[in-house]
Amino acid sequence: MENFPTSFSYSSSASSASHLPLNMIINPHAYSEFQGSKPNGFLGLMTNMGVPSSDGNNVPQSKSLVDSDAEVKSSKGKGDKKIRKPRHAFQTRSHVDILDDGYRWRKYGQKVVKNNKFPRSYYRCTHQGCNVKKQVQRLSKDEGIVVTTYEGMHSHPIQKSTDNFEHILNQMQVYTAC
DNA sequence: CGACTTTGACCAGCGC
DNA sequence: GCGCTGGTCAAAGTCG
Repeated sequence: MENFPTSFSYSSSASSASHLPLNMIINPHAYSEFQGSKPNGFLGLMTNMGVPSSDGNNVPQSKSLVDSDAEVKSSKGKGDKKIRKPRHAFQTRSHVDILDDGYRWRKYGQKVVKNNKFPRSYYRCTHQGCNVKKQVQRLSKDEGIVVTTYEGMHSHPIQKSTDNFEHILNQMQVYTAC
């Protein structure tokens, strides 16, 4: 994992979300640790997480900003080697690893990663035809911080009502628009 | 019984 | 070429 265009989502005012069970935190330092000291991972805010709006039945297609969705891992040789979907990582300070974001996830793997005493868990969206993945990892430096990395966009509405998390996501979209 | 988790094995990319 | 590491697969187990 070196230089994925992992945009870091970010909610600057936690005030109106104070009733939420999750505390969205902003911690660039911890994030850069997770990134492996890439300083510019903070530039791109979340742009296309494919989060259904609160009415829950249409997917906003925020396509414009990140058109770097077909990310080319130009490491060696030919250039057009590996196509990777954009990833969107964000941190939450939570005691539980799994955020109930309203989608149904199936765990398909778990790995011990280097420089981290906590394993990383791999989840896939169980909705048919939707191959969104996410990784969940707890920081070893601060075990209260859970880093969730989403890959891909959901092609379907949210599957169960989680007003809280939708609230958070809606806020994120507001910040993105700024 | 279906959906989900666990976990070891496998594979590919990358650095040396 | 080799070893390390991240990501995925799939069989077995668990749970409601």
